[in-house]
Amino acid sequence: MTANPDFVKFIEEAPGQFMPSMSVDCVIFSFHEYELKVLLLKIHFEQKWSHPGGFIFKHEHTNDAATRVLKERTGLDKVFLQQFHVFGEPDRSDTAIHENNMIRNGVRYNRATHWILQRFITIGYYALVEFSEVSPLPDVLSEYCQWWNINQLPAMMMDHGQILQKALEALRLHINYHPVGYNLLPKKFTMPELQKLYESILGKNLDRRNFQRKILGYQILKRLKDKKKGVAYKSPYLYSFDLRKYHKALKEGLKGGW
Amino acid sequence: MTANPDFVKFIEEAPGQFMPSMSVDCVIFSFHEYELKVLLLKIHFEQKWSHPGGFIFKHEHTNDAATRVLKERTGLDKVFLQQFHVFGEPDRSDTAIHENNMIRNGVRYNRATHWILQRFITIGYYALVEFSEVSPLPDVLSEYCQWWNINQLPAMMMDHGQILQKALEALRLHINYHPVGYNLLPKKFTMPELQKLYESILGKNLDRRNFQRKILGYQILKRLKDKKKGVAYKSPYLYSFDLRKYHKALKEGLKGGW
DNA sequence: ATTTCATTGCGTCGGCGAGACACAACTGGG
DNA sequence: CCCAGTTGTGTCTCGCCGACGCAATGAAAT
Repeated sequence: MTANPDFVKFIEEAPGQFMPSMSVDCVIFSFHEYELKVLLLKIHFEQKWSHPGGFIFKHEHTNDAATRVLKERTGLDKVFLQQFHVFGEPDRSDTAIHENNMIRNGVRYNRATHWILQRFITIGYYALVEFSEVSPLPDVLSEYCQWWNINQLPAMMMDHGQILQKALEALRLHINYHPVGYNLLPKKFTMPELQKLYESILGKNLDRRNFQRKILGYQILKRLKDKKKGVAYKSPYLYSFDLRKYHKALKEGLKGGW
Repeated sequence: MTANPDFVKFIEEAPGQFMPSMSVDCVIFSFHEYELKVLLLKIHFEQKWSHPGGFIFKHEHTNDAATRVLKERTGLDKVFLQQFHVFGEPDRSDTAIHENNMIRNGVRYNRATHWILQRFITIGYYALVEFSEVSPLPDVLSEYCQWWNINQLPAMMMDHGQILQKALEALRLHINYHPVGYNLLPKKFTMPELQKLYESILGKNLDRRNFQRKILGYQILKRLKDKKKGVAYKSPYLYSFDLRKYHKALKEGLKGGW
């Protein structure tokens, strides 16, 4: 077993660089092929998956820390990010993972006092990204980085399953107040795509015709030309968001529930 | 100037007891005489007011820390508490307050490393309490503890003004999903009281008759006998919540917006 | 006792949104 | 050229919501 110099450097510098006992975790959502996806990491030597996370520099805004994690993992700069919950259970941390890592890499540590072996309180953020613009990259600690369908998830580490559920709940509550559709869909999209996105987030089916009437009623969409590229049957119109009207409408909240 | 032994004891023990760089702040709401109130503290030697706050024991759940702060400040045990936002600006802390306190009390400290002079990230909670059940008590650091009308607030410390605004926004968004009315009103209340509560939270006036129709439509209230005690003009009915139906309805969310 | 009058309880009316559903138009494949 | 599955548009009904009318109440004024 050879030591990983990146990990060794990270673990030596971290205590001086980062806030103690605090982390951020990002639930990264995207939408592709009519399915809501979430980006998960698999750590070396661990079976379970986790949300990308990171630590907070000593003089860094927590939001900036989340933005930085996202940039490192997706390559994306200007992402929609929203803080949604703090996970503060005293026993949520799994220190064995880090201890094993340090042992494998020959790092010497004091079990009782080492920075990374403390209890961590984590701030949950969710991110909305456009699937096609992302090239997921694993980080120092991780082996794979992969999109998972929201309905077919693998076993997850620690409390990361709960974190995902909370993020989904928050997303549902925010859907009328934040530009969810705009950030998850490509610039141009069809009505069925937008509908499937809503259905995935809300976890229920909607009537196609009523959905269209309601969404168009908000006056936040611009209709473009037809799309024909290899679609079976009748080709649907393409739409894009009318950003000015969209953001104006979101300030008040889109009327009506789902 | 005499030293305050409680403060000295607190500041000596704190670094070993509490999580570093992390705190909780509680925005405590109540409702009295048709007005939404907030409980604020005035610290010794400071002009500005603040929300009651505290620190997190090393093995304590963040929610329990907030509950503890609340218990100490209001004497109340079972309070509705809701985490609503994390305030993570790197420069939000005002260390001068604590430094002055230490100097006044003759506590020796290292400015660069002392636990309380670090940057603190705070988790905001709001609490809903019944006005009549509370006997506010100041804490070790504070001089006064007082209810303030939400529309006539004093100057506040650090970012505590923003914290209050965020709490109010959260309260507005949660009003159809959490037992806001139940926790802020006495067991028995009148329809005008309930309406004024909603108006205070939402920041706008509602039509008396439509409000009554809508609320009664939820089927979450039980109508009791008349009240006569020294009310001018026609005495209104008294209501109480039908807890079973109330909680059932809240799970789905009360339908319709405000 | 009677009058006063702000407040409260209950009702009406019109409009609009939401759910359920019908039907015509389109387009690629056989 | 027809078929099949999908999309665009419209209809109908019901219930909710905002705006508002009106009678009943009961402490205070006379």
